[in-house]
Amino acid sequence: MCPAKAVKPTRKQREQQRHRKEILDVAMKLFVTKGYENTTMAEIADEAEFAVGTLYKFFKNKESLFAELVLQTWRECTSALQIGLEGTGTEVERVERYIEIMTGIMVKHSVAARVYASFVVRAMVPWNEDLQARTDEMDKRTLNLLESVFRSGIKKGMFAKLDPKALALALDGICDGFLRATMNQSEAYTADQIAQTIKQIFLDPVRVKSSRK
Amino acid sequence: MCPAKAVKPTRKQREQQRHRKEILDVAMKLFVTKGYENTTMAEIADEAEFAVGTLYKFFKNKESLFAELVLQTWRECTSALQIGLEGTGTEVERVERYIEIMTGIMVKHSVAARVYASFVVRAMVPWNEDLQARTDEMDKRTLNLLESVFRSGIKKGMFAKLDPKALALALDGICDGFLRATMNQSEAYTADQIAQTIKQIFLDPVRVKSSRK
Amino acid sequence: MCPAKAVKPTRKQREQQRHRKEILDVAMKLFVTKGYENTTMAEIADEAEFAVGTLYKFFKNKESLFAELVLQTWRECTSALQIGLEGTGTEVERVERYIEIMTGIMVKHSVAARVYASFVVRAMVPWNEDLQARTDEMDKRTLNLLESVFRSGIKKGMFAKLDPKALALALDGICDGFLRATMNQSEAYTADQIAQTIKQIFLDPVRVKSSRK
Amino acid sequence: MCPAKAVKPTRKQREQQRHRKEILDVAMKLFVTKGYENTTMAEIADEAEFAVGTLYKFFKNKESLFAELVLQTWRECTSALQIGLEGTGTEVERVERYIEIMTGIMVKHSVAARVYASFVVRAMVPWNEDLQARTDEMDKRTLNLLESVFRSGIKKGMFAKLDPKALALALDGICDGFLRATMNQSEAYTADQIAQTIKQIFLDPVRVKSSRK
DNA sequence: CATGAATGAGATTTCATTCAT
DNA sequence: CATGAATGAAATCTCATTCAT
Repeated sequence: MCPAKAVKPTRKQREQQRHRKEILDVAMKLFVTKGYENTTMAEIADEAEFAVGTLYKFFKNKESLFAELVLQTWRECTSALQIGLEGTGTEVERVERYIEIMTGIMVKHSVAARVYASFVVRAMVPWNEDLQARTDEMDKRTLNLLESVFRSGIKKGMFAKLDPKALALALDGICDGFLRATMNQSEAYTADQIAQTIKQIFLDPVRVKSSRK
Repeated sequence: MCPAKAVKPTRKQREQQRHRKEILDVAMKLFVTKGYENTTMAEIADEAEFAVGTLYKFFKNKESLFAELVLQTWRECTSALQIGLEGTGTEVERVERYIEIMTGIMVKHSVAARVYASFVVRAMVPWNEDLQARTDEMDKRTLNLLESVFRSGIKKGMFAKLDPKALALALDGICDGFLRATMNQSEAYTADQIAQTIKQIFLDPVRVKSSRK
Repeated sequence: MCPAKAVKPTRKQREQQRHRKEILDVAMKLFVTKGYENTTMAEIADEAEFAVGTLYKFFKNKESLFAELVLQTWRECTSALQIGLEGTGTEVERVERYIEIMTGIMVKHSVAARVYASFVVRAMVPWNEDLQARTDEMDKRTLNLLESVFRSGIKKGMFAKLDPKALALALDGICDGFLRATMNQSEAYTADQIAQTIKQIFLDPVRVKSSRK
Repeated sequence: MCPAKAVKPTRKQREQQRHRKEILDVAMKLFVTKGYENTTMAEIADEAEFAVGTLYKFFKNKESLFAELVLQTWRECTSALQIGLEGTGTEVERVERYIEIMTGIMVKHSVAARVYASFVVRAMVPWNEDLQARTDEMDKRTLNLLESVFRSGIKKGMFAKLDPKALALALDGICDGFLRATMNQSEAYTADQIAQTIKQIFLDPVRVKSSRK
C-alpha cells in the first residue's frame, strides 16, 4: 500500500543518524590528529557540539566508539579492495586495480588512511582482542584473494613462478611502505603517481614479459 | 692529560649505569607488551625493583624515558643497516646485506622490532615532535644510503633502470610488510627464510639477469 | 450538590489513575529488588512502558515518587494494624489480632514488607526528614494504640504488671526480628506459624494465666 | 636476640596504620550520618585531610572501604556477644549478659550501632553478596550460640519449654526493637535502663519462676 | 642517592531532569 | 498530555610527579 512506509525513517530517526555520524566524524578527526589516548570524550563532545552524556547515548563507551570507527573504515577499504580483485579482467589487470584502489584509498582518504595506519600500529599491542580479531579476519580474506589472483596468474604464465602468498605480502608491504613515505613527506604525490611507481617497481619485473598485452 | 679521569668509572658510576640499563630493559618489556599509555611508572619501578622516585633520578619524566628507549633502539638498527650498506661488495651484495640485516633485526630482536614497529605506528600521530624529527632524520639517512646504492647499481647496469628512490621505498615497504605478516602469524619463520623470500620477490626481478656473479 | 462532579472521574481521569498506579507498582518492584539508589528513572519508565517525561508528569521527582510509595505502603499497614487494635474483643484478643495482622502483612505482602523493612533501615539515616516525620508519626500512633491496649489489659489483670510502653516496643521488636529471620532464610514459614510462635513466646508468658478464656 | 625486632612496626608503618584508621573513622562517621550512597570519596578525603588518591592507596575502591568498616564493626560486636554467651555462669546469667552486652553496644557505641543497624537494612537489598554472606555467617553463629544456651537452660528447667530457636530470634528481635525505639527518640535511655526493661519483658516471664536465685 | 606516601588534576561514566516537538 | 533526545553536574577512580625522610 504505502511502500514508502516500510523505509520511512522518521524525521527524528534521520536526525539521530545525522548526529551519530557527526560524532563519528569529529571523533575520527581527533583520534587521527591526537591519538586515541590523548583524545578525551569531553573534547569530542565539545567539537561535535553535544553534551558528554549524548555521546554515551550513541556509544557504550569510548572504546566502542573507537571500535565502531575502525570497523567502519576497515570495512570500506576491505570491500573496495575485494571488489577490485574479484572484478573482471586478466590477473594482471586485477592486481593493477588493487594497486590503484589501495593508493586511491591512501591518498584521497588520507584521514581514513591514517586511522588504518594508526591501527596497524595499535595492532602490535593487541589491545582490544575482539576488534583485533575482526580486522585481522578482514585482512586475511583480502590477502587470500590477492594470493589467489597471483596463483591463477602464475598458472597462466602471467607472473614469475614465485610463492603467491609471498607475492601478496610483498605487494601489501610495498603499498604500506609508499603510504608511509608519502604521508610523512611534505612533497605530495597524487594517487596516480604512486600507483604508477608501484606498478613499475613491483609489477613490471614480476610480470613475465610476454604477458604484456 | 688526566688518565685517572678517563678510567674513573667509579664502582658507583658503574652501578649507576647498570641500574639505568635495568630500568630501560624493564620499560622496554612493558611498553612492548602493554603499550605506552597502559604502562605505569609504578609498574616499571616495581618490576625493576626500584622506587618510583629513583626512576625520576634517571629520567626527567615518562616521556623522556620512552624517548631514550626509542632513540637507543633506533640508533642500533639504523647503524647496523648503514654499516651494511656502506660495507664492501657489489651493490647487489650490499642490498642483499641490507635485507639480511633488516630481517635479522626483526626476527632475532623481535622485541626491538616491536618497539620499532610500534613507533612507526605512533609516528602517524606525531606525538613528540622532537623524537619524531630525530627518528625521521635517521630513517632518511638510511633511505638515502639505500637509494645511492641503488643509483650506483643502476649506473653499473646491475639493476633495472627505475627510480632509485622508489626502489628504496619499495624495499623498505616490503621488509615492513613481511615483518608485520610474520609477527602477527603464529607460523614462525626464521630470519633467513624471510630474507630469501624478499630477495626472490624483490631483488631477482629487479636485478638485471646478467648481473649475477 | 453537584452529583455530576462526584461521579465525574472521566475516562481520561480513570486512565490517569491507572497509569499512576502502574508506575508505582513498577517502581515498588524495582526499588525493592535493586534498592533506591540503584534504580534509575529510565528503568522505571521502560518497565512501566512510559516515557521518562511521563513519570515527571505524575511525580515531581524521584524522591517524591519514592515518598509516595513509602507513604502508601505505610498507610496500608498502619491502618490495618490500627483497625485490628481498635476492633472488638478482649485486650488479649486484640493483641493477638495485632500479631496476626503484622505477620500477615509480612508474609503475604512480602514485597511491601521489604519496602517497610528497607525503609526502617533507611530510617536510620534520616534522609528525607519530611517523609521520616510522617512515617514516625504513623508508627507512634500505632505504638500508642498498642500501648493503651496493654495498659487497659494490665488494669483488667489480663497482663503482667509491666510498663505498657515497653511491652509495645518489645512486641514490635519481636515481630520485626521474626520478619528479618524468616525473610533471610530459605525455609519459608507461613504467616500462621510465625504468628503462633510469637504468641507463644511473647504473649503466653506475659499473660496472667487466669486470664485465659 | 632482639624479640622487639620481630614486632617492630617501623615508624612509617605505624603512621600508615594511623592514617588508615583515621580514614576509616571519618568514613564511618560520614556513612552513618549521610548514608553510603550520599557520601562521596571526596568528602571522606576532605574530612580526613588527605587527597582522594590516598584513599585509594588504602582501599581498592569505595565498596571495599565500606566492607572493611562493616566487617570490623560486625566482628567486634559478634565477638563481644559470643564471649558473653560462652562465659561462666548459669544459662539465665548468660542470657542476661547477652542482653547487657547488646544494649551496651547499642547505646555506648551508638555509631557502631547505627552502622550495624544501617547494614541490617541494606541486608534487605543484597548488595554485595560476599559481604552479606560473611556477616550472615557471623550472625548465624551468634544466634546458634544463643539458641544452645536456651536449649540447655530449658533442659535444666530454667526456661519455659519453648522452641529455643524461636526464643533466640525473639530476644534478638526485642533488642533490635528497643534499639530502634531508643535511637529514634530524643529521650535518651541509659544502656542499663534498656537492659533492665528487656530483662523484665522478655526474661522474667519466660523464666520458670522457681529458677530465681 | 634512594625511597614511597601523598598528591590532585583530569579522565570516564552515570543519571535525574528538562523541553521542544 | 506524552515523548525521549539532550543535558551537564557530579561521582569514581587513575597515575605522573613531588618531596620529606
